[in-house]
Amino acid sequence: MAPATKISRVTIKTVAADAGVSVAAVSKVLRDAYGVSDALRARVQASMERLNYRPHAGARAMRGRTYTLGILLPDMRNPFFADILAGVNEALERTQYQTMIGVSRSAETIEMSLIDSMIDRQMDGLLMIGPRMPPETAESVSIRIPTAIVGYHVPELATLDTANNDDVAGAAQVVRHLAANGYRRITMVTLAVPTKNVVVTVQRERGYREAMKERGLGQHVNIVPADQTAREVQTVVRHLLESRHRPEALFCWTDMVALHALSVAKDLGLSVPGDLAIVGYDNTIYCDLAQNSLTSVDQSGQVLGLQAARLLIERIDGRQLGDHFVVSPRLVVRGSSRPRPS
Amino acid sequence: MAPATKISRVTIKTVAADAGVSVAAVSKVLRDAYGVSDALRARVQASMERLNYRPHAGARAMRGRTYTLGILLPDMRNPFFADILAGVNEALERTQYQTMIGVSRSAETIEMSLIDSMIDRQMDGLLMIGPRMPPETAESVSIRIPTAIVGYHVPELATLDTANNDDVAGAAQVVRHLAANGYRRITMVTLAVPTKNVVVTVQRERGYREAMKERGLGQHVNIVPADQTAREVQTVVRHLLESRHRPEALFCWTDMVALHALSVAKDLGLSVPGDLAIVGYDNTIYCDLAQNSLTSVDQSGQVLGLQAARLLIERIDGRQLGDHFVVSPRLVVRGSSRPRPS
DNA sequence: CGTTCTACGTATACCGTTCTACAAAACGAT
DNA sequence: ATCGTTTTGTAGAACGGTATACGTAGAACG
Repeated sequence: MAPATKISRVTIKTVAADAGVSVAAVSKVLRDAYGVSDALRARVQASMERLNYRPHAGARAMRGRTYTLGILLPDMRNPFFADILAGVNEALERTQYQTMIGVSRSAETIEMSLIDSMIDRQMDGLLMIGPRMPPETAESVSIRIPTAIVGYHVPELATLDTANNDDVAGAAQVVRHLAANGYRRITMVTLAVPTKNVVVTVQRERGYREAMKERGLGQHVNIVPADQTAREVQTVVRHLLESRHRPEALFCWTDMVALHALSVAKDLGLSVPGDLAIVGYDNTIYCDLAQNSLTSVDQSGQVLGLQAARLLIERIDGRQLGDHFVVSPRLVVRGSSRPRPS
Repeated sequence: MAPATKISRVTIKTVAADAGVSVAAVSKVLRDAYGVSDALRARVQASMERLNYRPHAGARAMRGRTYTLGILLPDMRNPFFADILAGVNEALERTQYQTMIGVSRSAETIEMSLIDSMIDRQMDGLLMIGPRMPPETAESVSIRIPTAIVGYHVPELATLDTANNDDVAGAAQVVRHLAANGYRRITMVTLAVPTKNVVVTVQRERGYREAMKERGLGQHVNIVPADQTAREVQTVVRHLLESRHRPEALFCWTDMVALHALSVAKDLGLSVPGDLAIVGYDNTIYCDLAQNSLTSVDQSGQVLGLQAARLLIERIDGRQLGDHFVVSPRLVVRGSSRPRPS
């Protein structure tokens, strides 16, 4: 066991004794519950200050709330998630809440075990980012614990809240932009997941497909799946770019894939956008670097994180109706999709 | 408050009743403490299985350990930290431990408040990555809670453990490599922190300085500090590259800075490595992308994370002596530092 | 002046574990 | 059979908060 701290902890009891009030009174001040006079509150707060009192989270967990929110991330490497987290932190800044992050490595089993462990730890709420689970599972989770999700399309569910960008519209903007710049054989690189309508990639695929038809490019629709791993992505893209009918443009479901695509193109001696246009999604910090100069769709991760956190706290405070926040995506044009040379 | 779950929880009591034993017996099985027969253990485990029992973390926190480790990260955007976390997860895979991640945004105040909040939550141990605090503070933290640190040089402290690469050697390798490839005016871009010997940047500065002297390039030693922000880094690098005596090579303390440097160089129409060599540190995934092709120092983040987690658990289990793991860095040469054209 | 409210405080059961102290049972050696 | 000794199991007091139920003093009212 850890080196025994024999210095007895400052508890609510110590504070009560110091302030000359009851334990219950101190607890009331802490939770700022009904029935405390300004005088009492002041006295108690002074004592807490003086003694440097800090509430014991475990003890709280026994009866009330823990003021801790669980955050579920699919992976650490995607810089987009950092934007979301920044928004979450912003929303939580003036509150008592703290966050606890778990990384699921995009595996549904890890996801579920993390959720269990968060529930064991009595998290007050759960904020999931792009989860892999089917909507039935998400719903059953949200019945056990207040839940908000970023990047998950379930507008019909009332037991949980979501914050999304309009992925269909975002993808459509990409296609229209590329079409306007003279590209016709536009291939989409997506994620290899079981086709569930709820995940963002499937929504983006829909937007891509619809916009391609709208622009009369229906015969060029081509959606290629690839796993998350660097190796797999590069293999798939390389295969595409070496094929007889090489695409004129690649629309990648997320920036990370687009960056790998840029790498493969460079390896093969293809110039971007001369021989190939590339567009990503998320508008992460890497897009703006000159060596990438990657056109991408900005979905305001920070706003999504902020809103999701706000919704989650509302939900914890008792809201029963589902709230589904949607932000409009915005195409940020950079060098990688400049007009096609005829 | 959250929607009241009226379904009463499966507790240790339920399990005890189901197995027909005492609460204490169940607790013993859980902690696998001394004095349980195989028969009893089997019976209790069967009951736990059947009832799908899960221990309540808050209740545990009241008396014993929480089986939760706090991890302190300076920021989410540096992909190097993902490697470290992967190592930590690997070490924890076969244990009961879970992790809770907090992001300090490289600010000492946030760092300290996160530490407090982890202690409030009765974390069994703390794993810090590249903390900003002075060693006295780190020591005082390690007296309050078992502590392991990655990327922090305090070999003299016995109250905490560390896992590091040899930053002096890593930086020296970079300088020797560049010198061998014909570069002489090698400038180092470092982090603007109060000069504390414990932080990795200062160690790398030392390695840089020593190797420069060793190669007879003492008069070219130039160490330029820059903040973490993208804007600041780009400004500093731009200023360097536009100066009269433009450096022939840049050694950046971390890959992120090197990537920004590549961007600025491209913006200014400088070719890498023709006009300028660039070397980073950490060998993150971005180095390998063809558009970056960035020479970098690999410090095996995964190994560091694994070792740190291992040391931390040993420490929690009672080890009193300090253990300081060191791995040798390895230079990974890529396009950005090819021999200088004469 | 008695009664009813309201505002403020307090006493205390309770949450789900851990762990110490102890009882009972089983064993071994005379 | 008797007496230690060891093994196995149990009872119950903590741990530090929360929240319910209740007491009490004034104020407001009739």
